Amino acid sequence: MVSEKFFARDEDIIRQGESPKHVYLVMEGWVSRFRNNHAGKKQVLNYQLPGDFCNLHTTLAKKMDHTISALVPSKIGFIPHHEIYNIYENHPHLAQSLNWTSLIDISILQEWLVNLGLRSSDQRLAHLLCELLIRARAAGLTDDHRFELPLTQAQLGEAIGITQVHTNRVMQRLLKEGLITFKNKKFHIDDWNGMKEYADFDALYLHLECADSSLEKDI
Amino acid sequence: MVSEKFFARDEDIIRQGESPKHVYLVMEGWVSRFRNNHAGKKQVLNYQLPGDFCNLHTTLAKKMDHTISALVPSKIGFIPHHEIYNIYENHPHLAQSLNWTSLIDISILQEWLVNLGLRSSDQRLAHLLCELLIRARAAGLTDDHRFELPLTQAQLGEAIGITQVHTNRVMQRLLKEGLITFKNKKFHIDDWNGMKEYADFDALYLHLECADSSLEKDI
DNA sequence: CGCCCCGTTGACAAGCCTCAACTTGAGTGG
DNA sequence: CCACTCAAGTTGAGGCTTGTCAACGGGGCG
Repeated sequence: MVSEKFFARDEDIIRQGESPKHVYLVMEGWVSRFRNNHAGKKQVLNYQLPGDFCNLHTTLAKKMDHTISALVPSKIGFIPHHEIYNIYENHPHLAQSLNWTSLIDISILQEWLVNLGLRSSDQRLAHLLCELLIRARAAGLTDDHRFELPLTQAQLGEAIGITQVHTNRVMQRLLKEGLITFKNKKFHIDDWNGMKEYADFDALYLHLECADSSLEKDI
Repeated sequence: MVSEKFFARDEDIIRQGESPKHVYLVMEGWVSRFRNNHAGKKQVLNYQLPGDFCNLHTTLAKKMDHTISALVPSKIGFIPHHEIYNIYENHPHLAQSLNWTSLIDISILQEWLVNLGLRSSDQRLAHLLCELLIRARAAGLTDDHRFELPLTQAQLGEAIGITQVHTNRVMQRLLKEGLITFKNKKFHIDDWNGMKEYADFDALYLHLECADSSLEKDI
C-alpha cells in the first residue's frame, strides 16, 4: 500500500472517462459504482465494501466507462498499477487471489442480472437487502442481523431498476410483512429465513467460502 | 487442445450443479449461458460465439450455478483445468490474455445490467442486436451488416427480460422503423447509425481493440 | 425560523404481462 | 400429393405493475 485518501459523502472517486493510474481499494466506508444515462437516471453496477477493489480492471482496460463515488465518508487505498503487474508476473499465488475477486464480480453481476430479469420488484429489493447483509457481515460491519445501511430509497431503487416512489411502496410491503425494520439508516432483517425464501436468495454466488469458511453456517 | 465434441441444437453442454473438469471453448456454433427460476422462466447471462470460453471461472469456483447449452449444432473444445493452471503459473503473458476475457465478461455483464435497468424494451432489443452484430463480425460470421441469428423471439426475450409476445411487438416496431430486417433467421441492420443512436449503443464495452484493432472503424 | 433532503401519499397514465386464438411454414407420414 | 402436426410468429382484449406528476410531512441544520 503506497498511499491512502479520504473521500467525503457523495464525492466522486473516479469519473467516467478518466484513466486512473492506481487501483483503488476500499479501506473504510461504502462506495458505489454506477452508470448514468442521458436523462440523468442511474444504474448501480455494484457496491464496494471495505476490502473490495473498485477498479481492478483498469490495469488492462485503461478508460473508466462508469463512475465510482463514496456513499459515506470513505478511506480509499491507492495501489500503483505496476504493483498489480508485479503480482501477476511474479506471484502466481497472489494473482489467483486477484482472479478470485474478478470471479466474484462476475458472479454478483450475473445474480443482479437475474434479479432484474426474473424477479418482481418486491423480490428484487429483498434480494438486494439479503446480499448487503451478508456482505456487510463479511466486512465485519454487522451486529447479528443488523447493520448501518447508508442508502436512501432513491439509491436502492437505482440498484434494482425502479423509481424512488415505487421503492417506497415496496419497502412498506416488506415492513408490513414483518420481514425487516429500517429506521434512521439502521437496517435489520427480522425474519431471515422468510426473507431468503421471499427473495429466492442463496448466498453461494458471493463465494464467501474462500474469504471465511465459518461465515455461512452461523447466519 | 486435448479434445473436442459436437453438441446438437438445444443440447445441454454443462448443467447447473455440475463440476466440469475442463474449460469449454466454443469452436463453431452458438452457445447460451442462462439461469432459470422456479416458474421455468429463463434469464440469459451471455451468449458465447466461436473463440469464447464458456466456463473459465470453473477453474476456481468448482460448481456451475447456471446451465450452458447449444443454440445450434456446435463444436466445443475441452481444455483440462491443469492446462489453465499451468498458464497462470508459468506463462504470465498468456495469463493476461485469459484475464482479458474475464474482463470483457464483466464489461458485457455491466452493459446488460444497464440495458435491463435503464433502457426501454425497444432500446433493449435494439442494443442486444447491435451487440450481436459486432460480436458476430468479430467472429467472422457476418456479411456486411448481415448475419445468421439463430434465436427465436422467445429466446431474444429471455436475454432482455420481456415475454415472447412483447418481443414480437417490439420487433415489429424496429422493422416498421426501417432499422432492421429479419427473416428466416437471416438478420440485417439496415440503418446502423439509426440503430446505434436508438439503442444508445457504443461498442467500446466489448473491448475489441485487443482482439482486432481494425474492426471498429470500418463498421 | 426557514430551507432542504427524504419519505409518504394519491391520482392517473403507460408499459408490459397473461390468456387465448389464429396464421404460417417446415417437416412427416400415409 | 395431401393431410397432419408442431414450432414459431401474430393479433386482440383485459388487467396488473410500475412510472409520472404533484402535493404534503417530518427532521436536521444553518
